[in-house]
Amino acid sequence: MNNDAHLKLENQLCFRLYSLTKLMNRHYSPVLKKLGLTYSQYLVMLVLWENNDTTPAISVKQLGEKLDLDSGTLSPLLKRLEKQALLSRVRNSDDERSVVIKLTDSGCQLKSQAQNIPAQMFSVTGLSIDELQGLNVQLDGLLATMNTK
Amino acid sequence: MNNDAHLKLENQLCFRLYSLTKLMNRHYSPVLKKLGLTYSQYLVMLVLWENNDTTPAISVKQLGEKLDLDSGTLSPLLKRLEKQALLSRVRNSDDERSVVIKLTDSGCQLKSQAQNIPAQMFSVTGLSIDELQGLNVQLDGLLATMNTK
DNA sequence: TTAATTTAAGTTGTGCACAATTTAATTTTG
DNA sequence: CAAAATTAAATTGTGCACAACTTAAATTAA
Repeated sequence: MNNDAHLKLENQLCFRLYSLTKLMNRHYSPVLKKLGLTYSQYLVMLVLWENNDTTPAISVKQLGEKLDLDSGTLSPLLKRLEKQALLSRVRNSDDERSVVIKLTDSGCQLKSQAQNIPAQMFSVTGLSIDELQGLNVQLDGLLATMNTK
Repeated sequence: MNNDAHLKLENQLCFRLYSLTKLMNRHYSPVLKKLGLTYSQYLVMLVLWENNDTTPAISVKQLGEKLDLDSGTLSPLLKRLEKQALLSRVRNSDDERSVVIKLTDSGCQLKSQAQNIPAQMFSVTGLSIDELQGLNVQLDGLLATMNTK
């Protein structure tokens, strides 16, 4: 491939990732709209649902580490979820710098409405279980490499 | 896997795509900043550079089809690139609904500064050529499937 | 050939994502 | 201990991405 070929859109992995992420979002949007959530808000709820049994309180900082997002993104997003009464935001009395996020009852209850979303989205991919897992492994490798460079 | 496992972040392909796209963007940003471009602006320039020899004029509509973006995204983006004198926006006299985008001389010249970006980004992935091509094929399949459902 | 429909851009408003900065609290260090 | 450094959130500003809508031009159909 010459230099010009590298600059062509069709040869670029990153454009595929970019397009696929947008497409993924378009499939999620109508489904999540029924729960009143955006995709990013859904990710926050996934973390909270996942930890609710063992660790029902999590700081904004910890949430940011799990989702790779900073307070500039999370602060307004969490305020919107608080306004929807899905979670509470309270300063940690042990360390007033930190804000503790907890699910409310209705935030907990929303989980049942989300149970079938992963299966629904999986069917949209048209992949087999093996193909999905193979892709997950490859993308994990890529994430690991790109996170350390 | 039970229902709860499906709702875990670590099991979700979409979260990997989402994280990887953000990570990709973070690697591009400092490189593209030297050219005064964002990633989306870079994509527009790629299309214009690619077509400049054969088709030096392209409509906003055609650009949107290539990049899968609508006028709501492209109109302001193209105005910013016009303000940077990288391209011109002129109404098509044959069809006044359409706006024709053309590279300016400095827009053409910027191409040389972008020549080494693909190789630079490829090295960040840590992939072999074969691995890259394999991944491209898989993502193309996924894009095709998800575009028709 | 006028009226109805379609099309192309642009505009407005919402919600990320992130850089850069600010504020306040905590920790470290001289 | 007090000053300096670090840390956690929040704020401000920019630029997407997209839904919903508007405007103006072109096409189609009555």
